[in-house]
Amino acid sequence: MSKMTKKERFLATSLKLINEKGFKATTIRDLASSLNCEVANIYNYIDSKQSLLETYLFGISNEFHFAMDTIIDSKISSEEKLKLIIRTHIDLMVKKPYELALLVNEWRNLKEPKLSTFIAEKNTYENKVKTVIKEGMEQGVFRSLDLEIATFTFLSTLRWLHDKNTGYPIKMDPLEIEKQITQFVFSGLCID
Amino acid sequence: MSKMTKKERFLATSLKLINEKGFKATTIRDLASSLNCEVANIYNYIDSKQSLLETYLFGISNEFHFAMDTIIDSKISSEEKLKLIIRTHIDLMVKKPYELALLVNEWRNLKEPKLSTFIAEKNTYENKVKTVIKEGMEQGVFRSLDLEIATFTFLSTLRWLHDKNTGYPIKMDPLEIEKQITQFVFSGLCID
DNA sequence: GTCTATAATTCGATAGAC
DNA sequence: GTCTATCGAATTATAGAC
Repeated sequence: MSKMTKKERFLATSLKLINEKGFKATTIRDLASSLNCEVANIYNYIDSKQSLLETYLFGISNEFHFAMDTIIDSKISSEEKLKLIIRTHIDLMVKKPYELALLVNEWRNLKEPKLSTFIAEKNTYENKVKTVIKEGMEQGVFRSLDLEIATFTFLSTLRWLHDKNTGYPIKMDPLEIEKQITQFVFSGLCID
Repeated sequence: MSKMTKKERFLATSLKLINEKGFKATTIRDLASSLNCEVANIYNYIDSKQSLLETYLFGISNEFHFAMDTIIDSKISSEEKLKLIIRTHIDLMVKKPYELALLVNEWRNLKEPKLSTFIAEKNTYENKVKTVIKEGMEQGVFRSLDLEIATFTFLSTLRWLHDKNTGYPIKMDPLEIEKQITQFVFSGLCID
């Protein structure tokens, strides 16, 4: 924390507070209070409360897309691609738990036209996952489930992570989580 | 819609609007506007905006607990219990999609002491699911995964439903969703 | 039950001195 | 960059006439 610039310190503190209270419920006065400064000073770091949310959300969204594009372009099997997608989500949860929680919980508070842009990015991401699963089904590696349902169900298996692991230190061992979720997704709960 | 009392009509309209905009972002003026009435009239139906949220959330929470208790007490296998839990979630999604979405997205906006009560109910529910999975593991029916991770991952597989199916008519066939999710949860994605 | 009017508070954001 | 002070708008909620 010591080598942070003031702006970085502000961004980190705000991110945590917004996660605890929610974006709408967190006021500029709340931010100032938790930083022990005056309301007016907040505007040294940001243009508006809205732009703060945009910075967080598009930042973490870009990280997901960057990782996903690397996975999609690599010459590995569909099964390996899906494993890497799981790993990416867990990595990002470890490195940026608050941003990840914000990504899931607060994107609805974006305003147009940023909201439409975000939703488009979100859909693009889901479609990339869908493509991986579709490939796997066509190759006979994955079970032939309904593609939409399988994709959303798969993505959901990764969506509790931020909720139960927000904050430092991460409560569960990332490698163990990865192993367990991979097993759940690939083989299911039942033995037979 | 025609046989609704005015209060029922108000509750249904408000529920939909709160889901679209978010609880904090939905103002009493928004509610009045969508009902073509004045702000003051809203308070014929409710005591406060906060109590409105409480009514919705504890109502749907109770329905989940009621269904869950019936399942837990029944003399069926762990596998059948888990199947019924899946079915219950899908049933409630079909019957009360907006309440279900609210349950996931807006419970953070409760205030103390209601917030603590809600969180306790939420934890109790998760623990009931956990017990079912634990039973199945002990009986050798379910794979021996980490109990916490398995429970949260399982519950998450049911958590995209409200997101992709909010509103009427339900876009996907409930029986098909049930079949597909059950297969995903029990057998996983991979063929082998 | 419905309306007009308004109270009381809180919000995001800014002006201007230092 | 930091402060004091404040603006203008929006918010929940109520009073009181009809």
